[in-house]
Amino acid sequence: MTIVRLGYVAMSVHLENASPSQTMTYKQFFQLKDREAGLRKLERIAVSNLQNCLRLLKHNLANDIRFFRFSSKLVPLANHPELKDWKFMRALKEPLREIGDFIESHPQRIGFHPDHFVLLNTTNKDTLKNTLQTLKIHEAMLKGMAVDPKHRCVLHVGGAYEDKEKALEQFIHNWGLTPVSLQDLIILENDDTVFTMHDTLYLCEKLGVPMVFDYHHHLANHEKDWEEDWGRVAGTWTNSPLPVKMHISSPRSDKEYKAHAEYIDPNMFMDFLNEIKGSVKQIDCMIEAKKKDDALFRLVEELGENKQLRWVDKASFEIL
DNA sequence: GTGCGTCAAGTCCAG
DNA sequence: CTGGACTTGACGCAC
Repeated sequence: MTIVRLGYVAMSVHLENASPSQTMTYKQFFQLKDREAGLRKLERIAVSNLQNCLRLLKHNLANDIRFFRFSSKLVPLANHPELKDWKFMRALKEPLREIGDFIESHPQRIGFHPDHFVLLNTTNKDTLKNTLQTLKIHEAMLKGMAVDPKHRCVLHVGGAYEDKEKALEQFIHNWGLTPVSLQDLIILENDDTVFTMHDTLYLCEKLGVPMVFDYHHHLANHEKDWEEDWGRVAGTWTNSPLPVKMHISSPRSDKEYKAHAEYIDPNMFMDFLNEIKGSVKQIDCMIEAKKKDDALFRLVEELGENKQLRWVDKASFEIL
């Protein structure tokens, strides 16, 4: 028996004026005459982003959604080198606590996906430093919510740097330079251009890191089929407090195969589900589509009549 | 109100 | 070697 929960990314197209990613660019900040006033403005933006996250969590609850990825742009300029003296966590303590309280009373699996400038396999010292700094901020946010940080941040392996094998070994090297508390955050995802499921599995098994399987990326970038090694993917989760996680998206078109479509192709998703049926007790599927929660709702509608599924609630089902 | 240019990050490709 | 594309959502300015 396999239970599937559906989740979505960062923002809702149904809730109005609820962006969790409002921002101020460094250029805007830099041009302000009063730096202190600028910092207070950044804090107001960050607090508003967090308040909007809470609205999103309530929206999720109302729709039985218990799986959600926070925006990684919650705190604008949080890791900017010119703002090192900015103690933004002080202003965020209360809104983070409110989110934490809500999650505690209405459990949802939440996590982050720091953007692709976070590169753990870089050979550039500054880039690595920024990467670790960004991870540290994500850890602080999770701690501020009183959420166990373990396995809450999805990362890609990183750049190829002209030699994929070497780049994989560089990842392992840099892993040794990464504080254990930050290692604990990380789960790794196969990407659509360089590191395949098998490359990623190599690292995950070697380093004891859970792997997030991205089915769409796999279709775009693979040397081998995924089915016979699916058990290895599931195996990377055996020591995690969280269920197996994967990413679901559909190609925008044949021409723009790697780009995300607005909605999810239900047939492609069913193909996957039929293949993994019974292999794991529970799997959380992150819907990565342009239309965000609307794509989730549409998928639920389209799969609603499917005889192979038994619905547990509005956003989760059992594969029969 | 709509829409296009700008912003930010690191990589990678074209020239 | 350099400069622009890539990606994403937000935002500001022009019409």
